[in-house]
Amino acid sequence: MFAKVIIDQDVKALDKVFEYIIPDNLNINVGMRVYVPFGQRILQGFVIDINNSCEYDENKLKKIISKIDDFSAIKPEMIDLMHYMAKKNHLKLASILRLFIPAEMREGKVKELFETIYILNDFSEIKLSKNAKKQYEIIEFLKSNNLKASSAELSKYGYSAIKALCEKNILIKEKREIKRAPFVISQTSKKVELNQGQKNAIQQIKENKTYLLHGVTGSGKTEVYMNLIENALMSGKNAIMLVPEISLTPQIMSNFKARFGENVALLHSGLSAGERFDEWKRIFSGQARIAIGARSAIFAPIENLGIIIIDEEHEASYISESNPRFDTHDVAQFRARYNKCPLVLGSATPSIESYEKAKQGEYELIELATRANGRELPKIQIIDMMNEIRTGNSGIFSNQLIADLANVINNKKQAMIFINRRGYSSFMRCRDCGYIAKCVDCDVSLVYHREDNRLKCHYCGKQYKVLDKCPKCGSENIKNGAVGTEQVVHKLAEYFPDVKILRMDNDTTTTKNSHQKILSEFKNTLPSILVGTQMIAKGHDFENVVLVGIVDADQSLYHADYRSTERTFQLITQVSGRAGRSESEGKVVLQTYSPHHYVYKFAANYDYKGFFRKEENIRQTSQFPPFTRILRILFSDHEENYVREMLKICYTEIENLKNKYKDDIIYLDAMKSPIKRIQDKYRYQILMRFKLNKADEIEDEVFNIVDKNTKTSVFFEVNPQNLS
DNA sequence: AGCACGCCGACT
DNA sequence: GTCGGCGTGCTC
Repeated sequence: MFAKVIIDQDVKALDKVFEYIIPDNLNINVGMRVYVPFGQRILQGFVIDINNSCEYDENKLKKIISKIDDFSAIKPEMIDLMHYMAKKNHLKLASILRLFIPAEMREGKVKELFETIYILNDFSEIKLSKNAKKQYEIIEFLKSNNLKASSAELSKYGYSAIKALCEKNILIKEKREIKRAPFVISQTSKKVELNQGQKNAIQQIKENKTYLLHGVTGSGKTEVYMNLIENALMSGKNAIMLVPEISLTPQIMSNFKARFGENVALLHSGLSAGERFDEWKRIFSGQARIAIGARSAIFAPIENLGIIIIDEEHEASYISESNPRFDTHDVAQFRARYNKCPLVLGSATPSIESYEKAKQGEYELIELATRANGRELPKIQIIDMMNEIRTGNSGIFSNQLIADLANVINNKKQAMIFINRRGYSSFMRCRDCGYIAKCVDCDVSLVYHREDNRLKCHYCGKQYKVLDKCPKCGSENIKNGAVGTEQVVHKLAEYFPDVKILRMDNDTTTTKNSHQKILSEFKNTLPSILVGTQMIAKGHDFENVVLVGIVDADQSLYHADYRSTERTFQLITQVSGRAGRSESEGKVVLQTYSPHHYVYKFAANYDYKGFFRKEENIRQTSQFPPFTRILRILFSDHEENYVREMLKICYTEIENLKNKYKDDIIYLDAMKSPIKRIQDKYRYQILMRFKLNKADEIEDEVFNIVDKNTKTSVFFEVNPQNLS
């Protein structure tokens, strides 16, 4: 017998099927991980097929050495899924298979937990050959870099040189662990009576179709999910529910634990490597029948699915923006089809893409139009900040917001202030010569963090000392600019010195525990104000919050991105949903410098359909998704010249496609990526936009062109979320 | 990725 | 000649 094996290496050159002989004494099945001889080495691989004949020259075949596990870690459905994803997203087979099993199963290759670093040893007595130019370069680099560097940083010098230095003991190879904080959940439970809308929805969702559940904030979608899952379990089937990482709050998790007990496996980023592996094993063995988690939980090894749910389906986090890049919706749809079960996409503000599909009849639309508690949605008041300036108020807060805040505080209630940014300000700029502090490696503006008085790169995390003098012109007039959470907290404290003001953003919540701590402190303090970013926009029910202030609604509007209006609408709706969750009536104060933009009118009236119609119309006339498809091809490498060369060759050939698809290719251009360098790799990209009817065809041609002309891998993104 | 192979310049 | 550095091609 012969096995088709995928070598477990995420390299383009090895991205193909290799064949091996299965020795008679080994009982090998499809989906098993095996050790195979590969060149001079022994590597891990996945058996993805078994046949009694082979395609490669039989005389050259080697034998499988042994199996790694005595079970098939990859189930048949997942092998089909692998082929589907490889074709759909043009991904390497091994990189897809790695998504399907916990990193712990691939010892030593746990990318999230370990990184290889090289340390420069004391080498005074060893002489290097004069022509070892590269090796000298490496040593120089290490000297200027605290005597150590990651393998990624050194890779540009070539493997041979690194290896030579290691052999001479000048370089020492070391594995460094990146620690994760564990996370404990507490359990609470509450019983809820369903309303008619919820009952209807549950009744309706039963076929092998995609349902778009459009329910206003607070309409009780979670209850619907729970009932659907319960029904699936009762008919002997299993379930997957996806939520955005950000709403994997202790509350939600403990609700599900309380309802379904040991049947639930929770997969979230707060788990330690070991905990994650344990949960995976519980799912794999069938002990846990419900997998709940963020994006990656869609790959949970659950068989016999009865329902798949994607909550907050419009969330950008469902589209993977690092490699391998894929859209969770596609994967979910594949698995639902394979298991012949319903797929439910839930949201208060569905993505334009999904709503359009519902409109076209591809999805079935179900609406929950009323809040479960029967209360009105909070009133949204739009404040024209230009007018504030005209009347002499040039501060961050409008007079209305301050007045409302004072009112809230007098009544011993709570308010949330939402801001669309993190840190104190976005950048440091010289007022005299215009110099902006940037990261040496990533070429992005550094962000000033007041707490530790440092400049940080948000891409690579590198920290820099604050500048007191402009490095370019020497001026001391170097300051930071725009508004951030810290600044808002600072200013608020001036207005309300006796009030507890809490801050929640990426910087104050580096561990899950801090997240929880801030929220419970907020909950237990009256009156209080919570200032935060996207993070406070969803998931939390605080009954005493009666006011929500949106300080800079425009921030997300002026992004060079076709989805920015949509995102602004979603953000406003979600943030507004935080106000007046129970007894008291809520209010939202929305500050904007462009009060006449249509997004505010629709958002203030909670008119999703009106917004959809307007936005749909704009997308259609301007030829943007969902009426066209955008393809981004990202080339990156340490060698800038090599990237440019690759890009040029590919671009010329892609340009020729225009002859064949004259009317179908709407846009095609090549450029530097907006962030020109990340982790010392230069990034160039080709952007193209084409019509839907020929999209798959054009995409295939582009894939072929790029494959043919490049040695290292290039990344493709469909309808990218952002172009950094 | 990481190994062998082979070309090339430098040095006893 | 011979040694080590470093680019290239191949791995069932």
